[in-house]
Amino acid sequence: MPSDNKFYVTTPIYYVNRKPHIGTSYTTIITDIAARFQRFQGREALVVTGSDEFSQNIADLARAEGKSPREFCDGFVPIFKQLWPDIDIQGVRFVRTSDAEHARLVSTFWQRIYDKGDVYKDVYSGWYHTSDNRFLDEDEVPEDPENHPRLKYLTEDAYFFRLSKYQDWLLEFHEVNPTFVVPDFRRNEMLSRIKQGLRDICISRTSTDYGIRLPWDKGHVFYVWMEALLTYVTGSGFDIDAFEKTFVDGKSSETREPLWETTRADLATQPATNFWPCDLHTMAKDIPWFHAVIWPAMCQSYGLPLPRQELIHGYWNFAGEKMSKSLGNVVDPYDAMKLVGVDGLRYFLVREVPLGLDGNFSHEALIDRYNYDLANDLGNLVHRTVSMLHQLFDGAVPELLAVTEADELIEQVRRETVGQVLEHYQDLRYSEVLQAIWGLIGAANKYIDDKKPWELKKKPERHDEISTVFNRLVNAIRSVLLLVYPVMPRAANQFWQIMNFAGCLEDQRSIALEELAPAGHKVNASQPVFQRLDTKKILAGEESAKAAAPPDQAPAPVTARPVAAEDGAHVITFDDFGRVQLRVAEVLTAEKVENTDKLIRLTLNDGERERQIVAGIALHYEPAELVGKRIVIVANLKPAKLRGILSEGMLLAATDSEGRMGLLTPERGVLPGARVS
RNA sequence: GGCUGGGUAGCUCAGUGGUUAGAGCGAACGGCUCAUAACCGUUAGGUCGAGGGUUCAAAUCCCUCCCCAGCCA
Repeated sequence: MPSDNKFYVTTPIYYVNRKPHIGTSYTTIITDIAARFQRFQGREALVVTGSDEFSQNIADLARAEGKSPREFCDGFVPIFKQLWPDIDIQGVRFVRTSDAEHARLVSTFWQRIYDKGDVYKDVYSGWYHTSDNRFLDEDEVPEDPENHPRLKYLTEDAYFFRLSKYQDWLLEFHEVNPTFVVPDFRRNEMLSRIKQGLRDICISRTSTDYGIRLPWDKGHVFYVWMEALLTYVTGSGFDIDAFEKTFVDGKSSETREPLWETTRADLATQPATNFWPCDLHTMAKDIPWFHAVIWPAMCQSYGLPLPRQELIHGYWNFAGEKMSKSLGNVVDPYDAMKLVGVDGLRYFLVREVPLGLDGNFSHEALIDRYNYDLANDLGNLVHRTVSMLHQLFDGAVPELLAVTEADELIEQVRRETVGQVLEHYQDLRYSEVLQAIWGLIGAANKYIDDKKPWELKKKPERHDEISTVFNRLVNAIRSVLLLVYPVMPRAANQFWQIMNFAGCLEDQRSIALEELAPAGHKVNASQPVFQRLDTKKILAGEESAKAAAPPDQAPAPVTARPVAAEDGAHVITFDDFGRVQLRVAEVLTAEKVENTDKLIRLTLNDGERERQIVAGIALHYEPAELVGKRIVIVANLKPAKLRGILSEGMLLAATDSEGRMGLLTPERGVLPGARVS
């Protein structure tokens, strides 16, 4: 619970080496819902997100494109920034770890920890993974690390943070703040790891000069996590210089003891624009260790007021399988929005998954949710109500006249739903928020069916009774819209306008849940907000789109993509795999096929004979650079003619979602003809 | 290997000692017609992972085993 009229929530900072996917959208949507709910509660809410740019991976990718890392990231940052308005994220601030302001804050922060004695210099040695940019733990080292292409044994001077010193403090912190990590099972995992004992952690690198330099030793740069976490402070409006001035004998005069009791209100020298300490960090389940253990210890060591809560959510799978670039089944949020719109996407993501668990994305589930819950239940409720209001009451909300038991009941359901929903919002149980709201929607639909208001035309004597029904209905809908707004701001506002309620939902506060629409209030004409979709047509369309052959009929490359996953056919047996003969072949000659953009004719030594393959890779490779390469081919593919040229097999290449392609080659020397298995 | 959580209707899950074990989706049937072929209702469907124990009473507590997942070594 925020201690004042502000609320501050963060997403993790994202890796900007590829386009944002559905998981990125999910995390960010959750933060937006939290922020909108808090604004509804009368608070000023800030969402901070950003980009994590100091990784070796980024430096490597940038170099490959002949750019500086900052320039490389400049290519992706706008794509992320554009996504936020497209998925209706409001009031968001974007921090880049490469921003100068961030580096200054990092220096100030760590300098104090260093001066305090919580950082010491030692020697770090171990197997270093050059593309993951990290040292492996002992158990991760393979049997023959010296033969691994990306492992190097490094011994380097490094600085360490005394994390072990904070073990007892962390246990106490989590005990006194039992909801710091939600859901519970993630908290328990963290606790059990802390109890197993904490080792000091290495915070610096000398193996790269890409990063933020340690202020006391410019020969070292910070290990990314050690500075990345501080973006939460950089983006918060916190004035660290002002805060530094409040330190007396190593402790700020503005903080309380214990430190976690410090609130924004205590920070007297902070500007009015400051949002630190953070109310909620959101993240996926891969990074709670850094957030729930290392981060609080860093704050405690420095003397920075501690964040209040962390929400750990799960991953999104696709049709039961892990989403990954190599499977080619990563869902692009824009594809989902093409089908069901931004509100449909937001609704689906939030409704489908209970707090903290993994979700399963499929187009069928997405469309079903949209049709059943949004179009049928909610959309149709508003539409039929408004339609009858016009037919029976000239579009004006009638008065409460004859109040029966059923009329009392629907009002009681409305009140109870309001209470439950507010509580679920507070507990971050957004799936339950929606279930509760849909309970009210269902009750309203049933109420209509029970009361049969259309009979009024034939039975004028029921006028008073049916007046009451519509008064109740309008107010039930009003509450539904107020409650559902944080999840579906755009659609809720559209309904709000149809109902002709004053202003827009952005300006409503929770007190509005107690105010009822007055009799005589005129509603506007109805129009469908959620158009029903034809599930069969859409899914069939997808299949045919998938089945459509690549335009050029190029035999290669093979792009890994999910095999149609209807009936378990995506699992193959070892024997199935054995039917494909994969073999290493050496490229003898290569030349472009005339009058084509993509095709290259290759002659290969496959270990037995010379064979000819035509491959559609000319956009990615120059013929000259192919000669001498050892590549992988499918040796028993039925030969085919392309542009009149015989192609005896195909070569293997991988293509990622950004369209980059790489040929598969054996990672150490093997002779042409070698079988791949 | 250690720790934690879970195995409940065709699917996704809720249900921690007490009447005939629930919801949504899916299926069958029926009702209604205001409405976006929407809405409402009824029915079918479960040896609540297996076995044993405690209890007047167990999906729920205890023990053993099998399987799955998460975190860690």
